[in-house]
Amino acid sequence: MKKIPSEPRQPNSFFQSVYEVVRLIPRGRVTSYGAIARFLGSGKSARMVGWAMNASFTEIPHVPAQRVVNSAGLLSGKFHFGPGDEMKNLLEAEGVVIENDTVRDYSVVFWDPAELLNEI
DNA sequence: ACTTTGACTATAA
DNA sequence: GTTATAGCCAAAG
Repeated sequence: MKKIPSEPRQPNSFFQSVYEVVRLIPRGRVTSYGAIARFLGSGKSARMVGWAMNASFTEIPHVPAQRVVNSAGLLSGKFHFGPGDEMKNLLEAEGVVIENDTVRDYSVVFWDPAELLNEI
């Protein structure tokens, strides 16, 4: 098997799995890094999810990274969206209310990837 | 191959 | 509510 030039990452990397899950987050809902990591089987690798998001900006299709917050509902990644409160702006555009950089009614708008099994 | 890093989380004080 | 600490693991340097 030859190595693939211009494509340093493996298609089935941990990152790719994270991207898929994040893209499944319904509009107007949010989830946490830990929930994603746990859904993927690595419950303790929540930090890796964040790291994956860091590389998600160059990914196609677009990954709605703004729908991923930390366990407290805090927009911990807002500084990675560029200047200003772009992350907050995107979330509010989807109907998510942000109060003091934190998702209001977090337990309500929270979406667990496990709900995918519920839709079936 | 080794060390450092990081958009985290759970627990304790 | 807060701050402090330890554990965690894959990718980057």
